[in-house]
Amino acid sequence: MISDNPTSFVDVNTFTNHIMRRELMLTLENMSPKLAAPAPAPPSLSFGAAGSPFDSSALNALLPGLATRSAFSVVCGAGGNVLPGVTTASNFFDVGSPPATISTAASPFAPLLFPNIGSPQSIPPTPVLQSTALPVVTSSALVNAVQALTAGSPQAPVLFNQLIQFPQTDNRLDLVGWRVREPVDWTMDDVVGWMLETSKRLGIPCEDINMSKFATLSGAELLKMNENDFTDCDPSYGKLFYREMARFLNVTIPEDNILDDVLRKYKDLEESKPTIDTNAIFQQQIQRQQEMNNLFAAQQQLTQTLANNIRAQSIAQFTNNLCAALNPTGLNLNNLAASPLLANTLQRRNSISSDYLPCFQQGPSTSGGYDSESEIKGVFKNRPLDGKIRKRSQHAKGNKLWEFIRDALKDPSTCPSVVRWEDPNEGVFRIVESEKLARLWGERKNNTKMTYEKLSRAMRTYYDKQILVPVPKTGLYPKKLVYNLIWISIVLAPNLDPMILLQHKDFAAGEWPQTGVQIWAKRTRMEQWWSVRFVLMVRPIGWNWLGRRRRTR
DNA sequence: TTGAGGTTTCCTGTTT
DNA sequence: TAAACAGGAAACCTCA
Repeated sequence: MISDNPTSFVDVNTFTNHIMRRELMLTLENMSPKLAAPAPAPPSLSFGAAGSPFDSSALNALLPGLATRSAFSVVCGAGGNVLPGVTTASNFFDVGSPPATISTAASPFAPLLFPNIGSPQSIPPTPVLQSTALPVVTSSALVNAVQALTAGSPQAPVLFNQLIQFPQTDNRLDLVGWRVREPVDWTMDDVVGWMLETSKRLGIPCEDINMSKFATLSGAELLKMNENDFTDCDPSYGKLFYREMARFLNVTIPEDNILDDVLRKYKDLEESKPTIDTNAIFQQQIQRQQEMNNLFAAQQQLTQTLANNIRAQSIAQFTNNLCAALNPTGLNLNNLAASPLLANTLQRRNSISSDYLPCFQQGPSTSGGYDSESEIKGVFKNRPLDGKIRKRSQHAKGNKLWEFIRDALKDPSTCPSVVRWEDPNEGVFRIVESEKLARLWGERKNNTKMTYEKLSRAMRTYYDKQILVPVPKTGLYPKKLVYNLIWISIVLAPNLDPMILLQHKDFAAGEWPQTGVQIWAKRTRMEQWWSVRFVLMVRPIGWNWLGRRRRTR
């Protein structure tokens, strides 16, 4: 079984030690012959004095090569916090803390990680990096996001308000709207949402999908595409997505055992990696890359054969019919027989009844595995055979204590009557009715014996994890029952504008697990000011966010 | 089956 | 004096 569901808040030590380090090791091992050559003296970049506004231009200079970067981290603000386990100045910059200078001279690895500073031309992309084939994050948007979240920026309070309070704006990215819309009506967001959900359901690592090619398509454009077009967009999984779309639309497509073999072999390779030996992992990746190349060649051949033998006639007509169908003045369903995806969806659209939308919203579907609605609604799974009613999962999504508190702070029925913000910009909140909050928490966990004493004990376990911190009863907040919720996890999807994603309702919860790039933000309230830490990294294939190799069975 | 994560429960002692 | 706070220890439950 492949586990891809990360904890929303990742421990920084685990994160750094296990993932970034391993990623660096894999990269550097592969680059070792190049390291023997004398590296040119890299320049130093100044990011300004402690407490000064963040100078995005220097960061911007680092970002254009992000697509092939193996690891990149920036610490903004002050405080001088150093990520444990990261010892070279090359992959860790402490911005705003003395000495307020970034120097790549401290490590020979720096030119590899930051070729824009070093000598990019002399270092070709490694097979490891090629195999990950990461999409590009818009650097200007990323810089804007970083800048906006940085102390000293006038945008910071506004943005943090959005993150914490989740205002009902129309600009939020809707990743579940595809469930209740006809595919022909899907927006680009819907397409992305469907792909993310599908990849999650199939256990495909999201970062392996060439999302950028699909992320700019509307549903109508997607339906216009044939199998080859899907494959062109993503040679690895395009065909699979085409079939998933066909399945979603209840369109029958000839079975293709070779594709199953491709996927099976891919998963076998993915799951057969060694657990400890880094070098062996690297060799496995190289081997896997070769195997995948062979498999993809076979897949391409198959696709071509199918196109020639089965769809030669229908492809052209499919496109023509679709173009006609998309023309609002010339829709003719009778001509769509050769356009399986579109014909089906248009017929479905044509026959939408008053109870059609609810059929998407109710319980498991029987028509193709799109049953995660029940998961989203938190339906209990794995009810025991012995008939005993067990407590609700402590690990169910949205069922963690901090999520409960966060939700309570968002819910007008509990905020401000039960909990209320003291300072949303700083994440400081106050429990107004402790026993009522405990009762609500108990209801959420099916635990009638919950008390505030127990609830507060659970909250104190967050101190170590830096999710909550106690607020001193002197100074700004002399009252009791005041806590500081200090962690915000922000996930960026490939090729999507971070500024849009930052407004997404799920981001403060970090509930978007399968993305290739992650911005991970920690706000730490310190004496009189706070710092923001961003760690931007690329997850190595075969590893989850916690630095564990994916489980195999 | 096992270990990890996230509580839950109980407890003692301290502070407000 | 009650309520809140702090934290140790062990049990519990679920997931991977």
